[in-house]
Amino acid sequence: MKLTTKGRYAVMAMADIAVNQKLKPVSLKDISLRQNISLSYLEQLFSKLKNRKLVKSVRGPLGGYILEKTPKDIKISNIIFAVDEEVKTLNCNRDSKKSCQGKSVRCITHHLWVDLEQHINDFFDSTNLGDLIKQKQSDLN
Amino acid sequence: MKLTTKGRYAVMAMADIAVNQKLKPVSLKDISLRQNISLSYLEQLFSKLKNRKLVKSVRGPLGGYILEKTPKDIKISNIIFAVDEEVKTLNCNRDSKKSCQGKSVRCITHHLWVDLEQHINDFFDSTNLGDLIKQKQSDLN
DNA sequence: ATAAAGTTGACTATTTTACTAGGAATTAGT
DNA sequence: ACTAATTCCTAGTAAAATAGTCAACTTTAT
Repeated sequence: MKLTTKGRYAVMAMADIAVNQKLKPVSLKDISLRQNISLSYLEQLFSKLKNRKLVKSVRGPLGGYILEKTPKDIKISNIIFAVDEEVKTLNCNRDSKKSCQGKSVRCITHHLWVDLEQHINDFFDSTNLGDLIKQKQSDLN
Repeated sequence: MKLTTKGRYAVMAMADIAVNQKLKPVSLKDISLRQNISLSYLEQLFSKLKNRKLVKSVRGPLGGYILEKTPKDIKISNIIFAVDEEVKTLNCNRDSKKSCQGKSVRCITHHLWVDLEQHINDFFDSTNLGDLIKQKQSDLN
């Protein structure tokens, strides 16, 4: 699990759509202006979000993106995983191919990191987009 | 809070000392060989660990490092924070100097990330080096 | 037709990570 | 006093990741 601005941008953009989609799709240009994120960068992110079936695209003028599901059915973890690549599995034995036996110092710390990843995943699983925007539905910025 | 191999290496090295320090200090060379971490890289990490009063150094032949406190008094968070730099505070308003009001989409996601950092910190605060090595005190690798 | 939007792929600048190199200072053992 | 093992310190660097940019293309409402 990586935690970079990429994931933050994706969550911001999805929240922006959730707040702003009324009748029309929300264009990346609008998101770019409101959230101050590079348009081209957003395009890359939304290519992934679309692949993961989190948004649908509408081409042409008045086009843009709309959420595939209701905000409360989109977990934050879905968004993060869509744009940030897979969790790097830590090799306990970098040199050999043997699996982790849980004995060595290396494996002990490995286990610690796996535990942490689980915690982070649980955290992102426990919040959905609906919860997020409920905090302040009114302010449209 | 960054989560890289730097933090993992530091935890591994500290666990190695905790397991191997009997009478003599543990040399970085030995840690390097046992844990397969570059010696020079360890030197850099231990410079920081020493600054943060987590280890004491003994110079000269038969020298090395010893833990400043007992393993159970060294929290994992202490180690991580010693080698990984400060948490980058996320500016809600990248352009202006105004503080976060918690209203905008940006601030909403900001808040999410602050929450996450708190979770990670809690996790690392709740485990100490003693807990870690207790899992398998015998195996010295 | 035109213009607004998404689609795609290649390219790039910057930063971070993980590491290397080389030497100086310290000190135990001889 | 000498040697070797160690920590200490500074500088540099290769590879990877991040955060973009750029340009050409497709689709479609008007």
